[in-house]
Amino acid sequence: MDTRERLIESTRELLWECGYVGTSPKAIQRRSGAGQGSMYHHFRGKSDLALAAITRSAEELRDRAEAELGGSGTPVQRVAAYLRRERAALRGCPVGRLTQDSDVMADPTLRRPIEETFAWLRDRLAGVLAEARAAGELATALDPAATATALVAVLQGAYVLARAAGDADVYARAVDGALGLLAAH
Amino acid sequence: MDTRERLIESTRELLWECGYVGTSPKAIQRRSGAGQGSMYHHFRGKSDLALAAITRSAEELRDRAEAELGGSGTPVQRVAAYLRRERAALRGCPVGRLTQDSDVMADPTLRRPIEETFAWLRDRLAGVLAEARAAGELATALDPAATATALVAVLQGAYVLARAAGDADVYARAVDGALGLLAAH
DNA sequence: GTCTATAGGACGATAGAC
DNA sequence: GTCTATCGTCCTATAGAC
Repeated sequence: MDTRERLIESTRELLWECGYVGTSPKAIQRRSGAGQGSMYHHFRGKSDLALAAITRSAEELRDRAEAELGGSGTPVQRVAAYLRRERAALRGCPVGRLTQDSDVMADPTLRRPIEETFAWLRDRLAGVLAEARAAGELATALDPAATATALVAVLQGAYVLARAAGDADVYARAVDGALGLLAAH
Repeated sequence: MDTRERLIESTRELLWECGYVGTSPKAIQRRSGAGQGSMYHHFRGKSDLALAAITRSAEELRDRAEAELGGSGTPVQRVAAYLRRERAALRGCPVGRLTQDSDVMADPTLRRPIEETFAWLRDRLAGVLAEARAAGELATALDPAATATALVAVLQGAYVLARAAGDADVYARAVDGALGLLAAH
């Protein structure tokens, strides 16, 4: 892994752990093993580096979601597989976390990949739920778009509750609750 | 409103907008109109002031939730009233937001009010759902505790999605989806 | 109770040698 | 491409006058 790559990966980790405000160029240099000059040679500054890191994290989230939502099984099975997939509950969502960072949200460039990722995810999940409804797996009374938004919200909120409780099991419990609600429809 | 009070209220606003790392004593002084010496006279430092602010925000969240969950109507009506209550969707949850702040979560003193608040909320909501089930308003197959956790997660996640989209309607849509799932049970 | 002065360090970035 | 030196600013906190 070359220097540029190490800088991006270190920034991804730090943004995940500390957020944008809490991540300093010095900390990035320390973790990546790159020097001051090296960092500013490869990137224009903190926000430029953050953009590269955020873009990659967003792509990764989409790829992983697509692996399950576009996988095999009935529509409801694929939704369940996506919801149940193991996640680092206590670390939080590397993309959703940035949503709470006003410096990120105030910058249209940094914000775009986050906005696009969740728009895509809600829409993709709504599509699978529409499939489920068409196949008779899901009540016709349920609106796919609203249901999809609620399910994505459960995942994002589950991170919050797990961190608040200091207990990863809370994440699983929220998912159980969501699947329970989905089950009888 | 005296100086001490203005300091606490200003800190509450800033923690809400900028998080703990993003909130500086200087910014608190600017917003409250209190001087340097004044702030350090009333509080030992940043974390001491943050504790007062967080404790108050946590109490407020509990009081507001209790107003609806312990209000009038059938259990399911009370849950719906709680979920549908108007919130500042784009500002995020003043308590849940702090969950993403590693400095806050690393400090047991600052963390306790957050942990207790969500533990109480999940439990309180589970109680109302148990009432609903006993009254035949809700399917016996649904576990009150898991369902309550999922519903609280929907609210917390709805803030994330609304901020990501830059659109408060997304919050309402997540709530609609959750109530839709709850309806047919 | 509130003020100003000051501390020692970290922040984000730039300059210029090698 | 990477290094060290340096900049000006802000950070959190303390000291001591009023």
